[in-house]
Amino acid sequence: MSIIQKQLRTAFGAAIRDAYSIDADPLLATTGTDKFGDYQCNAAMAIAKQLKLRPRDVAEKIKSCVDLAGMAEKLEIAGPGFINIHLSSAWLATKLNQIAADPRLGIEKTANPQRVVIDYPGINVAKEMHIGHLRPSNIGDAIARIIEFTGETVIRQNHIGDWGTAFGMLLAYMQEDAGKNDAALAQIDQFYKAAKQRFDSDPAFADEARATVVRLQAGGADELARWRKIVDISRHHMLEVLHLMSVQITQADERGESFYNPMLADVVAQLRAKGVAEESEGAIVVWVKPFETPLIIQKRDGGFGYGTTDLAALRFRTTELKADRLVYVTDNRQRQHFLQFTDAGRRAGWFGNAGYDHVMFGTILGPDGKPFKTKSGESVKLKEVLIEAIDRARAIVDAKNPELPDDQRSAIARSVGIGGVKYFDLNKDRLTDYVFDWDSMLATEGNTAPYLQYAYARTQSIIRKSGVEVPPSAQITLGAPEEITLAKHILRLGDVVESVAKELKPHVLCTYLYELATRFSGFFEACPVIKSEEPLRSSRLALCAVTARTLATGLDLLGIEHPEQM
RNA sequence: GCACCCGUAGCUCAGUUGGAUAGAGCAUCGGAUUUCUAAUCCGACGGUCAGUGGUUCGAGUCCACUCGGGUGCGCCA
Repeated sequence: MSIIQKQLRTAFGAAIRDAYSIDADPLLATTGTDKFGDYQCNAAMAIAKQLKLRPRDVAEKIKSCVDLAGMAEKLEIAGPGFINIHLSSAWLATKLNQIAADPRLGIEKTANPQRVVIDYPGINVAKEMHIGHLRPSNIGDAIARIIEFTGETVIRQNHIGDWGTAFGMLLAYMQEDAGKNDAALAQIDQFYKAAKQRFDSDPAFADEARATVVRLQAGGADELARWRKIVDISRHHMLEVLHLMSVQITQADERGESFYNPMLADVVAQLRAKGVAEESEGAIVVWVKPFETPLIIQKRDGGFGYGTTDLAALRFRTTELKADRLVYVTDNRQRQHFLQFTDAGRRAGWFGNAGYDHVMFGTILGPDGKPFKTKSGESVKLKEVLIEAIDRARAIVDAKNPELPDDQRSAIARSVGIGGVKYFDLNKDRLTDYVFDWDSMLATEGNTAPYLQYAYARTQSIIRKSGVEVPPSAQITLGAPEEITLAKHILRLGDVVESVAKELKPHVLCTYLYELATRFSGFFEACPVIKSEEPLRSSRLALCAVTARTLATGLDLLGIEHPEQM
C-alpha cells in the first residue's frame, strides 16, 4: 500500500467532507515539478463547478479544514485552485526510518487476497523457442512477480501449444523413418518445417497426417507415446531457456491445450444449449458484435480449434481454479480473437465475477524495421539471443573491470546481459513495437539495466567499505537537498507497485527505478558518506542501505538480477 | 470490406482517473575527476503533441472526421 498518497487522500477526503458535507475524490496527483511542491490536490475546481462556487474560495476552505498532522511544511494555493503540498523533511525522515526497519519497505500485503490466474508465456511445443517468446515470458513474469508481491495468490498457467492438427503431420512425418523417433528438439524443429512442406504439396501425406490426428485425439497408444516424447523434449528445452532468463515458470505451472481436450465437446454443447453458439456453413460458430467473421467452435469435420480450447480454459480457471481475476499475456495480434472468445465466454456466464485483463504487447523488429528474422528469413532462436547478450556483456565487464576474478566476471556478465535484454523490453509501454538493438540494451548510460545495476553496486560498495557488517539501523536525518529528493522518491515505491499491479504496466516501475538511480547518483556526487563525521555518516549509510533495498526490490519485481559488484 | 493498435524534440520513448510553462535518454556542444567504482555527474541546444472541428474553467489525454504507419479477420494457433 502507498504511504504518502494514501495519507494525503484520507486527509483531503476528510477536509472536503468537513467543508462541504460531500464525498468527493480529492484528485491527488504528483506535481511533476518541484516548484509546485510534491503533491497537489486538484479537487477544488471540480467541487467549485458542482456547487457553483469560486474555485479559489473552495481551495481556501479545503486548505483551512485539512489536517495533515505534520506531513506538510506548507500548503499553497496556486493557479485556478490547485492546492500544492510541500512535504516536511522531518516527516519524511520519520517515514523513511519506519520503512527502513521493515523487510517489505512499508508496503503492506493486501488484506483480502484474490486468486489471480496469469496465462503466460504460451509456448508451442515441437519448436525451439524464438525471439517471439521473449516478450510474453518477460512481461508475464514481471507482472506475475508484482501481483504476487502485493499479496495476491498468483496461479501461473503455461498454456503450451501441445495439441492440434500440426501434431498429425509431425507424427506422420516422423513415422516414416524409425530413426526420427529419437530425434532431439533441434531436429524436430527441422522435421516440423519439412512436414509442413509435405503437407502442403503431397495430398496423400496430408490425408495420413489428418488420420494420425484422429488416432492421436482418439487416444491411440502408439501416437500418444510418440507425442509425449516430443512434449518431453520440448519441455526440457523450454524450461532450460526460461531458467536462463530467470523466468519463474516450472513444470507445475504447465497446463497445455491437451489438458482441455476432454472438455471441448461439452463446451460446444453448453454454448449451443445457452444459445450462444449456432450452426453456420456446417460449422458451429459464435457471432460477436462488430466482426464479420465468427469464432469457430467446431469445424465442419467435427474437430475443435483453439477458440474452443480457450473457452474451456476460461471456464476451468473460473470454476476449478476459482480465479477472481484472469490475466492473459499475448501478442496484440490476437486482440480480435480475445474480444471474440471472451465475449462468448461472458455470454455463457463463465466469467462469473472474475476480472479480466488482456495484456497485449507489440512486435520486436529487426534493424530493417520489420519483424525480427535472421538474414535467411528464419526465426531468431531465443537461446542464441540470450547467449549473445551474455557474451557481449562479458566483453564490457572485461574492459571495465579486468581485475575481478574470472568467475565473478562471468556471473556479472550473465546478470548484465540478460538484465539488459529484459529491461530494454520492459522499459517501454508494452504496445510499442521496438527495434532490437544491442548497443541500446547494454549501454551504461541512460535508462538501461546496466545503469541501474551500477547504481546498486555503488550502494554496496559504500556499505562494504564502511566496515559495517550489517546494514546500519541508524536514524536517518535529512539535510542536503539531494538527500531529501532521494528520500521522497524512495517513499513512492508503494504507490508505484500498487499502480503497476492494477494497470499491468511494468514500464512504470522501470521509470521509477531509473529516477531512483539518478537521484542516488546525485546524492552520491554531492554527499560524502564514509568521509562524513558521525552522526551524519551513519545516517547517510542508512540512507544508502534503504536505497539499495528499494532498488533491489524493484529489480527483483522485474526479474532482473543485481550484482554486488560490477 | 470489417475490426484493432499507433502517430509527442534529429533518433528512441515518458506523460497516472482531463490539470499549471509537454518531460527523460541518446546524439550534438560545453563543463566537472589526486573519487565512496567516471559503467558517474552538471549545463546548453532542441516542440504548429499528424491535421481539422467539438466537449469545458482547462485537452498531448475525451468525442467526430481526415491524413499517415502497423496488424488481424471461417474451418491454423
